[in-house]
Amino acid sequence: MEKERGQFIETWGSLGVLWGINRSMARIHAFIMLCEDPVDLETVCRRLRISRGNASMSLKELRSWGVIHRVHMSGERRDFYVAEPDNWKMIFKIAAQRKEREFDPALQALQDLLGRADLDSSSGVRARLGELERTMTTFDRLARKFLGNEQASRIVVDMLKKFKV
Amino acid sequence: MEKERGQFIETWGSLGVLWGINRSMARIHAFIMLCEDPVDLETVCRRLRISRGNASMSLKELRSWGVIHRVHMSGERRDFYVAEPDNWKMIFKIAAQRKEREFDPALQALQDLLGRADLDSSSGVRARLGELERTMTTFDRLARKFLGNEQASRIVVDMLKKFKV
DNA sequence: TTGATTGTTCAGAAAGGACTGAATGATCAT
DNA sequence: ATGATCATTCAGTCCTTTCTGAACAATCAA
Repeated sequence: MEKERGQFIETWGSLGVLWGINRSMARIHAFIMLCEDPVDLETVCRRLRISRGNASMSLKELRSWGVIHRVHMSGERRDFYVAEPDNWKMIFKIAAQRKEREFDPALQALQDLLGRADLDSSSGVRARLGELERTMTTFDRLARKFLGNEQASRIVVDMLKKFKV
Repeated sequence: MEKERGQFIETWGSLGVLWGINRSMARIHAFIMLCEDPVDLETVCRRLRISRGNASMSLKELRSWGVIHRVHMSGERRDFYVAEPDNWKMIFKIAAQRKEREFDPALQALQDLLGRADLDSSSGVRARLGELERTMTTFDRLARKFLGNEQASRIVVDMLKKFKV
């Protein structure tokens, strides 16, 4: 493994912890990003020195984030994987996933709480929570507008123009 | 502690884990959000049943995120805390902090790596990393444009209009 | 100075997540 | 059907993070 490839993989792995994904997932993602050709599970295990179990789970998870894709090679029984080639799509997919996993449950929980009939509706607490719910709902609509868009890179170009970044 | 207050605190606490902040911090944040008057460390410990050490650290951390503020009450030696009252400001502050803690180090590491003279510059790896660096830099500029703005709620209103959300 | 009050730090205990490797499942060729 | 190949699952182990509580620091009143 050449030097820069290894350095990038370990760096990305350490950063993955900050990103809320674990080290293995981040290292595998980095490795696949840098491969010209599709890679199989066995290769991931051997090159990154991780167990088959871990690699299998991590690949599944990376796929659910939409940052890698499974491809079939003709004449091969094994599964092969490639990274999402469009960087903008990748960033948007990560953002969309994180919103879905982190923000949406919070909004949902808040709405459930406010929807209950059994709560003391005279309380100032309820007013404060209602206010928070409204703000979060608006944020949600705004986020959907951007993240739901398939043409990730085009929308960015639009924004760059509109806001003169 | 009335029912809805308690439920909200525990819900927010569980969600905090998803958000990458820990349960104590999230519970304390929820508690302070729902208090009409400034609260002191002792009250936090007693009402939420957590240790002084934990409360002290968590309050410090919440303050560094900018989602609570320290206030001084006349004639009181103790420190008191209030939540950021503007929900939009709160959301923007969280987003800005997370970008700073999670995205910026990744971009920095990538730039450091590419800046090193000792790397094999003929490699396709370098080209792929360069491409990624350009995309992330653009994203960075775009994010700064929004998150750096003090008038969080106004910018949201602008966007709602422009994008007809 | 002494004691009272309040805030911070940190070593160790407790809790929570990640990783391994063996067992199991699935699919294919013969 | 059998063996070969590859993927997945999960119980147990290992490692990291969080939390506690006691020690320490800082500040004030008397």
